[in-house]
Amino acid sequence: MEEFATLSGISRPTLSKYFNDPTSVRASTRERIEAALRRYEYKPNVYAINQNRQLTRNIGIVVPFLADPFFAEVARGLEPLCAQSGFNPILLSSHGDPDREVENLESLISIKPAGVLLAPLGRRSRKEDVAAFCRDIPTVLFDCDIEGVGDAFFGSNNTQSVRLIVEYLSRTGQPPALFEMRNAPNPNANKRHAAYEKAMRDLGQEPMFLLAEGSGWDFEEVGLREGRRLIDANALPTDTVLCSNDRLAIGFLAAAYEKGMRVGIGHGHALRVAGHDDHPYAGYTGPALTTVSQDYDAITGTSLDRLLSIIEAGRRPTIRETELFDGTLVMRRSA
Amino acid sequence: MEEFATLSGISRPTLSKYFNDPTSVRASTRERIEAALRRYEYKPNVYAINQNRQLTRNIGIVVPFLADPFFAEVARGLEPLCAQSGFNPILLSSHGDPDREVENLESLISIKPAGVLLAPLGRRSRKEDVAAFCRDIPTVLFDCDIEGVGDAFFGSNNTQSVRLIVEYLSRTGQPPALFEMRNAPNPNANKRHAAYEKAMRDLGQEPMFLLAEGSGWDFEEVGLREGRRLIDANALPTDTVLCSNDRLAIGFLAAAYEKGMRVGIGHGHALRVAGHDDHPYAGYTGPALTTVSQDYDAITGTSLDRLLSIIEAGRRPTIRETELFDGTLVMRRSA
DNA sequence: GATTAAATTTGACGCGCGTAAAATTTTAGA
DNA sequence: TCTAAAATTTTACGCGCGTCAAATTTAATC
Repeated sequence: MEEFATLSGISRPTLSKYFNDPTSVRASTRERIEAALRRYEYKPNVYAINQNRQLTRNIGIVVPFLADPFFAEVARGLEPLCAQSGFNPILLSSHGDPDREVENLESLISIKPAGVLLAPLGRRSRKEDVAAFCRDIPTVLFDCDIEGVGDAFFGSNNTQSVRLIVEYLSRTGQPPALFEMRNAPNPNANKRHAAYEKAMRDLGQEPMFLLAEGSGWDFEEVGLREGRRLIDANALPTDTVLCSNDRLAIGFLAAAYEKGMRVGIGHGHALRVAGHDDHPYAGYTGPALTTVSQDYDAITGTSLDRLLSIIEAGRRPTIRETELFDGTLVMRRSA
Repeated sequence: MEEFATLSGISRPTLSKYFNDPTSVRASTRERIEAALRRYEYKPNVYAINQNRQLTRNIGIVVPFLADPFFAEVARGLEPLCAQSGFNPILLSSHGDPDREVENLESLISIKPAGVLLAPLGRRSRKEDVAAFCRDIPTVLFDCDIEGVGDAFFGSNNTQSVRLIVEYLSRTGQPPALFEMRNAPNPNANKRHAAYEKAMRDLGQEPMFLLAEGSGWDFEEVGLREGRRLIDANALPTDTVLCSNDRLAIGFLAAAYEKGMRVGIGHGHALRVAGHDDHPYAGYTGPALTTVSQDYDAITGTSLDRLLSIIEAGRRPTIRETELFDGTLVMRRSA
């Protein structure tokens, strides 16, 4: 940098200022720097920069399960947004493992991120460790809340979205039974359970639960296996099944197909199946899956905006902001 | 670190050595350091460490499309392997964009990785830029080759795997037509095209190609749209369709379902559909997809081993190693 | 053209650690 | 117990940059 400074005829501290924030130097100087930059192709050393900066421009993005296309899409949306704001996104996946989640957070600590966007594992998260991290680093939770942890939370309004699909299903046919895991790893499952129960009772219906055994994040496998079991046992109390999430639904649809049960609406169909989330693959199932989409652009966008505002403010907020975004009905062929 | 050195009664250079490689210090000293570590919870500063090290312990993992569960699984497998070897994996996705791919490589340069595992976009890659990167940084390509670029390449034996499924399909029914994109973004598509053609001719059959229009990595969408078109136009020259990859097959199956064509083997089925890759969702389609699995554990494992050996050797290999791993037939219900 | 504020330069220190060379201690082998 | 080899300590320098204070230059205002 010293060398580049003499070559370009700019003083080193000014260069340093430029790299920290190009707009902080006079326009004419910036021009000169950028011209020199094109000639000599100098690049600042990331490690030396961050060693002395109190605040790096790294933003950690931690998702529970990257192999889930859903979170892959989330990450894909978040990365360019970070970059546009001049931050460097660092994507980490917990792969469904609470220990890995804590490891991810710890490895983030060592790179001193300006802030972190965290979609926690949820119910299985090591809450104490996560909370400790959030006390040290500005963190915005999204997708799944851990109460009181982090500076803000943005997620889906499960109450609204589940009610939406329950009412749709009830209006167009038999009321739905809820197909869910007995011990779901994701906490949204709890909220959806409660929302379903409430929505059904408000409609004057008795809730019906189809409990799937299994653990882990292999939802499709659980949906397939337990779907087979339920169909074989003739255990469906109604011809309409609402799956707690689309991945379970994908498995359940596979089971129904295998068992020769025609899924869909109208004559000649034995079963209606709906999901929740509008998974990237929901449009390619047989039949295409009716579901509720989450407003993920809003959730991720708001989460990042909030995090950036906290970072810019330079101090942690006193009140923990929370907002839930409504879902939208996506009517396809399965229900 | 100075402070921690005096507190623990160990000299700073020895500590430095320990953090560089715990086995490089005497066992008794290591014990003392680790005991002190538990008492004072000191953590070295990542940036200061890497500033002066000629060789960081970062390994870049660049995949073409993380939203594809296939590469998500690859990444999931690779990460712990890196960590076990004492390296720090840094996962980047090119999101199907050649410019993004080059950006990823450039951002890797700035963190001076010890080596990089690169699954290139392939045909659309900016080959010059990628090649320039590979000259600077030890790089092992996998999944998709760019000739002469990188220190090694490990991938699938498309010739073998396509022949395998073509022969299987031909033996059990009508010979397959190949459903592929006219301008596929992934170069394995070319190899599969050639392999299909050769396999068919060797069987004394005329190759049949079903060309799908479209660009980008939305394979399911392309498969669905073009599948609809082909079925509507009655353009299938045989009752057996081999899709160039599973994601196309997933879309094609959705189209077949929509059009009421029963897919599967045996009586009452109008169509057989097979794929290639054994995609994570291949077991959950309706019907479950018959396909060829790639030996990804071998590919990723070998790639990492080779990269680590290059890093350890401290110099680039003179000959470019290449190995192709055979695929395995996965017989499910669709063909 | 004078005044003032803003931007830049100069000079200097320090961040937390890697790393090298020489001196010292510990360990292993006979 | 002695000796050579290995490990550790001491001492010291430097990495590439952030950052500060004071001096200087530039630009904007009147």
